[in-house]
Amino acid sequence: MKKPLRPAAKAVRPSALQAESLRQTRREHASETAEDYVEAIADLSASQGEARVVDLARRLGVTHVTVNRTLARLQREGFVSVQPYRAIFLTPTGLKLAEECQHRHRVVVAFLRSLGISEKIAEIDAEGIEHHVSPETLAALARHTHR
Amino acid sequence: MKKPLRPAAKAVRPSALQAESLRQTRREHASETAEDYVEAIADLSASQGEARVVDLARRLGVTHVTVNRTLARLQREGFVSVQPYRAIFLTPTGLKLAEECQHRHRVVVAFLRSLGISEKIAEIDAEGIEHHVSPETLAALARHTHR
DNA sequence: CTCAAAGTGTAGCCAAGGCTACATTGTGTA
DNA sequence: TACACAATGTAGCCTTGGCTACACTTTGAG
Ligand SMILES: [Mn+2]
Ligand SMILES: [Mn+2]
Ligand SMILES: [Mn+2]
Ligand SMILES: [Mn+2]
Repeated sequence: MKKPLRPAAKAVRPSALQAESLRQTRREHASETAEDYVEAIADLSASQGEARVVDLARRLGVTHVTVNRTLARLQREGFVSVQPYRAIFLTPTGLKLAEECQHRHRVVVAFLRSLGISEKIAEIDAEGIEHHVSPETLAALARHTHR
Repeated sequence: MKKPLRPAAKAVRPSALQAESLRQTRREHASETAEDYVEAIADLSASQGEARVVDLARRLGVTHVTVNRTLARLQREGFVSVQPYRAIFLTPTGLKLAEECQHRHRVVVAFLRSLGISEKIAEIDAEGIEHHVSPETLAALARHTHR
């Protein structure tokens, strides 16, 4: 033991809540890759007609090797359907997630823009923030976006 | 080649910007652990008088093993000073970072609260969002926080 | 039709950050 | 003071997600 006499100083943020918040953030990080991939696949499918490994690599800023391995995991988890040398398709589950992500992304960007943030910085910040916005906060952001 | 005739459909979000945003988000993730650790060490030092491995583990929601290995990295990177079986101290660099993080954390929480988000959800969301807020956005959030 | 180049796949490396199981050290209490 | 137990440290496992280097497949230009 180390501080048996100290009167258990009142915690500013109780450790339990703090720990739970950080656990939640880590959970969000775990789904973040999936979200960015399905969003990119949906965007590319819409604008290019199909999503290919090279397009994804360029768009995600990683090598095609990383894309390949990640797609294997996303297929295992049921978000995408991949066949060798073919274009990449979203499953119904993947499409649903993609649409949620596109929506969240748009809401966050619009909100930042309405605060006076430049297009470019809004895009950069949104790319990280979008994964950590709860439904409550998302609704509040939409509500407080001055068009 | 795969679509030589298609007129290179106008990209909604150009891949280059998209890729740069995602790279930035990944850079932020790399510093995220350091930020949460130094912030926790500063908080614990203030409220308890010192920061010990078990306290950090409880507060961060991980095992003491994870804390130990991470502290070794943070020491290597110059943020903390660790000696076996002793309390953990921030270096001047670490303390500066901790203060920035505490400030950013407070600004984000206050902003969310001012949007009507509950204390608990504000804490949870802020724990993730704080690492992806640029100086411009941080200033805008502070400016738009209705006290 | 051919074949070079683009696209795709894979082997194997690395670091971060989780974990369990077990060994070692420190210390307050009996 | 001894020693039980809390705290700390360490060995070794796993997954994710980066990478380079190299091999294989597809395809459109000539
Ligand atoms: Mn993103
Ligand atoms: Mn996005
Ligand atoms: Mn955080
Ligand atoms: Mn924080």
